Amino acid sequence: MASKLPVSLKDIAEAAGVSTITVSRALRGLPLVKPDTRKQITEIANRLGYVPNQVASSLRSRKTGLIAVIVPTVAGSIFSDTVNSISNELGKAGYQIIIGESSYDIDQEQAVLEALVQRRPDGVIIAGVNHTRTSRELLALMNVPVVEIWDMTDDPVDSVVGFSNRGAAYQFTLALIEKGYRKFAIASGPMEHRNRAQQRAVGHCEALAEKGLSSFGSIVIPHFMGMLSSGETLLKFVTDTSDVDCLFCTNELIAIGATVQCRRAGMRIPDDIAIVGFGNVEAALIIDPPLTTVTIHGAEMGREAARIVFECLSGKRDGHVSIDVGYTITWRGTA
Amino acid sequence: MASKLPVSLKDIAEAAGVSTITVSRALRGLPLVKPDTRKQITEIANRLGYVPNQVASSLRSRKTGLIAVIVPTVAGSIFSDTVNSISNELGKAGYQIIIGESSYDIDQEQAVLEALVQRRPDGVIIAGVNHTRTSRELLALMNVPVVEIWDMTDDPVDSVVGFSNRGAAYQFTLALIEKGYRKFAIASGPMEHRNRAQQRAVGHCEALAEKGLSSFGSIVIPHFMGMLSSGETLLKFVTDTSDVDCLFCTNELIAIGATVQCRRAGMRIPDDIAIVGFGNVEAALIIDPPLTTVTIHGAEMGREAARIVFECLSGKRDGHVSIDVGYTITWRGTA
DNA sequence: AGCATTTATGGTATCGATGTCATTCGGATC
DNA sequence: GATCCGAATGACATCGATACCATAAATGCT
Repeated sequence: MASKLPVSLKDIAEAAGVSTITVSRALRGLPLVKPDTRKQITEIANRLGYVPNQVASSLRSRKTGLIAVIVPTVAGSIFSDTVNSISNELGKAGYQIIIGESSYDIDQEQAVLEALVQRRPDGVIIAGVNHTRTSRELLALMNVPVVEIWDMTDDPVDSVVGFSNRGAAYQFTLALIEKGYRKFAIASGPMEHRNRAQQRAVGHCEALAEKGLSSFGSIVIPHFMGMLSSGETLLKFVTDTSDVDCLFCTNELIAIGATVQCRRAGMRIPDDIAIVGFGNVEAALIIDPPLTTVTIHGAEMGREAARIVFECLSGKRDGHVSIDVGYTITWRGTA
Repeated sequence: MASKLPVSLKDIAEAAGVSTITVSRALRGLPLVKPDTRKQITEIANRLGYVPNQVASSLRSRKTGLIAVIVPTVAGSIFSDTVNSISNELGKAGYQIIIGESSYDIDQEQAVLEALVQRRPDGVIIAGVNHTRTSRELLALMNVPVVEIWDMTDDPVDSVVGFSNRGAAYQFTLALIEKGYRKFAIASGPMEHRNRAQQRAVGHCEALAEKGLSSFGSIVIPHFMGMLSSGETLLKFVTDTSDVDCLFCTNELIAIGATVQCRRAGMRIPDDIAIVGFGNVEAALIIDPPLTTVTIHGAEMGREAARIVFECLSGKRDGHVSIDVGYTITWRGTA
């Protein structure tokens, strides 16, 4: 309602018998303030319980100390490593993050972006490389560092820190074929033009095609479905789809759900059916058998993205960076 | 660096031939603007790509639209339901949250609070009821709604939405004794004065004492340890501590880790040893056997806290609310 | 001593919006 | 046509800090 705190720079200035600007300099630790003066000002500030008003500071200095982070969702563990590492990394430098959820939808993303931009963040980190035209224009207009993450592109808004979802799925599939699997089915989240699920599916299919194989089936799991209920759906799907020997899941959560439910239904994994995930979240380690998956370096992407934003803001760099952090195929028990 | 967007109210005002204040009113949807004028202004605003500057608005109106949320950690799934439901609930009303992590430490909490207060949030939601003196003073000074969550207290800063950690542990332990367990050991996160781990341990011990039982041992797991490594430590602990028939864990993550590692070591659960958790996160459902635990209504607490903040801000209510959302003992396979 | 620098401080405008109060306008009323 | 009233608009101050430029005091140097 009223976020008014009673003490402002002016009050301190009056109490100390100096001008507000001197107080401002003293408290910000700028040079050119006499040590005595600074000490006295600091003391008065503490005594009065002064808390700087960052809103006023932001308005005048055009620096909010805010970095906007947009991810599809913060629920579930998929993006939490990334968000945490961004937050930790930027926190060290005194930045605060404000998070927006795009809900896997570029129009929603645009709405969220527009809301966040009103707060004039000093930088933007955004998951994905596919945005509406308006979003791209807005990002460009803002004139702040922008880092797209979790994917690669030839045509970034500014900088990019990601990996090739398509390439990872392609290589992973080749490796699975190498291991002897032949009868693949694919389970995926909703696919839209050039989103990650779609790219992964494309990579998978390319590998199949290259080896002269064709898919034994596919199923789409909606976003809001929990691990166990997607697992149920997938159990039904694989028992109904005869002859599948490997279920290729384009995201980790549905792979975990499928593994748990198939095992609870008495299937032997990977003998009756192999299941592989994509992402590697912590939960993949606690199921039996632990999940074979593609490890996405979420924390690393967050860290690098944060570093780029920070370095651009401190003038050490100019943007337009592309970093491919790669991926790691992690063999565990399910394939 | 420069979050400057090129178009301000003034530009629109000039283009439309009206004053800035009229533009402001038009775009905010206030009454007393002629429909024609509004339409024209809206159109110009869109054409010029105007994005309101919330920083300036916040400064003048003393409303930032920001709610500070402080939790021990956002990593892991413990508090994510709560944070998500706060965010969703307040998002509907146009508020944005800024998150701070106290790292389970009240001095750190104070530091985080001081940082967040600089942004002049319109409200504060904070996990826990035990704060430093300075934190409490600051919260009071701010003159905004404050809701403490995840615990109960007789002496809230303002409002509270929680449950009795001690009572839950007490009742749960009684129920376990009723089920036939007698030889308890306790595994806990670090305990500090009146923190949640400590309250849960106290409740547990009270129940034991009341039934004339005494603990067979206790172990503390540091915060930063992952599920599987705490599980290893606990496996060693229970095999070294003879005769324990039920491991009472004061948090969910260590219970899951313990269950997974004990089972992988070939122990039968709950026959060789029962293990119970506290919290109920999604991962508790995917292990075998699924974890018996106390379900904490994290999303409900978040929703209620958000509702209180919102209602206070819209003048429908005056603060000083206490809500006990209770807890639910959830029997599954591990006890 | 005289002058150039550096150090320390202050005055004032400004960031971009909104609160407050004043003013204008159009039409209804008599 | 004069008066009144509410609808529509505007002028101005202000939120709390910082940028920018000016100035005073202290120091260095020849």
